[in-house]
Amino acid sequence: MATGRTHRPATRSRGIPEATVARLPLYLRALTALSERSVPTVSSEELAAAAGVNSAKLRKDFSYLGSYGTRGVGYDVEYLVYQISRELGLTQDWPVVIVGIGNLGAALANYGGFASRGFRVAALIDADPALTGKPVAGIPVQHTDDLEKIIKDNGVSIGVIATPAGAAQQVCDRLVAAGVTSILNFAPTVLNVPDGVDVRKVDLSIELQILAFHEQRKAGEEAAAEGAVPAAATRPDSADQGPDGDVPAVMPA
Amino acid sequence: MATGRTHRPATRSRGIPEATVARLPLYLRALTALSERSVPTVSSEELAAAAGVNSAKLRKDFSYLGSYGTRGVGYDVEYLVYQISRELGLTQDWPVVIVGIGNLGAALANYGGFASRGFRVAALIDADPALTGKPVAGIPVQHTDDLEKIIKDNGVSIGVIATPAGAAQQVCDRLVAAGVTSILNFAPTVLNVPDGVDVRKVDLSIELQILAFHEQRKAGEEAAAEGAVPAAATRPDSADQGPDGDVPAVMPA
DNA sequence: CCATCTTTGTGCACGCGTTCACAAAGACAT
DNA sequence: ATGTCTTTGTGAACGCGTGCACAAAGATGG
Repeated sequence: MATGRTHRPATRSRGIPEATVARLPLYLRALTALSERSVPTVSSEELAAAAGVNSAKLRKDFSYLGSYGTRGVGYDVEYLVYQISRELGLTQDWPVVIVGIGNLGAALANYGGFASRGFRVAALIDADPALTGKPVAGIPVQHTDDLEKIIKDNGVSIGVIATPAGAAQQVCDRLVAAGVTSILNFAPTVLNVPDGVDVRKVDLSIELQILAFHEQRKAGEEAAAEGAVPAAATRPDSADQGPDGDVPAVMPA
Repeated sequence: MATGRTHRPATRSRGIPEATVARLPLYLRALTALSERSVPTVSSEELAAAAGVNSAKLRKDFSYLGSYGTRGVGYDVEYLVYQISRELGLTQDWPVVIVGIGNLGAALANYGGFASRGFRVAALIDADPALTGKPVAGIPVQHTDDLEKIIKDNGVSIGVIATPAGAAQQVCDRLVAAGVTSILNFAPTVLNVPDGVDVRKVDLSIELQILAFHEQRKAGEEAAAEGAVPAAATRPDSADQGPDGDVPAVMPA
């Protein structure tokens, strides 16, 4: 999961718990699918199944938004789509800039899921002069020098960082200084931001590592139950040495 | 955050809580950086700052792994890198297949963070015959028809799905049938998998929506404190209509 | 060898999130 | 109008995660 930074002390925004907010987009997607199939109403049970959650949790989540259901019938799909959209702030236009147009940045620029939810890619920004002016996803890439002007001219408050790790903090600082107050960070770094700025992190490598942990556990359980720890001196061959340098396996002290 | 599916009932894997497992990669990255700078030891306070977490939490996390610290001194960087790597299963080679070589799939194939952590892209798979044989990130794309054979020949247990939403479940089923037991899903769909298969989801659009929620709240707080809810009939113009169809704002019943 | 000082490891309390289970509410048929 | 049946909304209990605060442990200096 994209590890969201809980910089704020779990401040229940307006009675709506963070965990609920994180699930609203899930419900919205399921409801949108139902809406496209012209399904008029849906029960908590059905919708919960479609969203992959517990039905009691779904009902409690909705109860934070208000009493939008009808007992004995269920929820009106269209109405709920509107209510959740409004609650999430998707009924307004959110201009977004993407900084760092490498493979990932280009993928993000092309990602349809943004435009379909009220997000508009206002600009693509990259530090490489060779890219400047070249269109990606139909939008010409602009140079980092103009970052501040772009932010201000477009009234951008949400920035996406898809730069290499080394450049992320600097880009972040400039974004914040220019007025951006929400950042989606794809760079594998911890960003330092002042209070009032929200950062969410998506880290592809971390997700894989978590999977590897469970995978290893599954493999270990079915094979040897609780084998002794392998001698710490001889480290099992670790495929390819990454840029992390070699990882010696010596005991300390 | 990539919303991890808690399909298992919060099964504390082997005494190590899920929340801790999710943070281990963070610690590992911070430690790796220290290792590259040849820092021999680090205190919980320093490391916690580098990883962006509370120091007490970090110490408790490490306590689940064992007593690897030295009181009055701190933790031996190299040793801790090894212990966490081993715990996460990164000391072994994890062959991974990426299915769906669009913009995102190509970005993932090029992503350096995989190879550097014991993950090896064993194969790229796409349904488009035009792509078959073309190299992406130095690896020739193979056709979906050979999916089962590729999985088995390479002993792949981790699959990455970067297909359009419509194809995701089908691809998932085939991966699972072929022996994959861990899936990282980038498609915006809820995947149905049998017990014993782990799914983690990364959804770019969801992250942005969560940011939009907080952004809206911030904007609403500084402007009007608690303005009345806008008349539900007249919906504020919603930028561009996405592929979700028009979203009427009518009250039900 | 002893005193002091630093830093770990953890017992404890608190709060958030999840789930169960049920009463209240409304639809629908008779 | 009344009874039945479905489904919501929520009170309450429970478990996990977090953070405080402190005792135990070991390093270090005299």
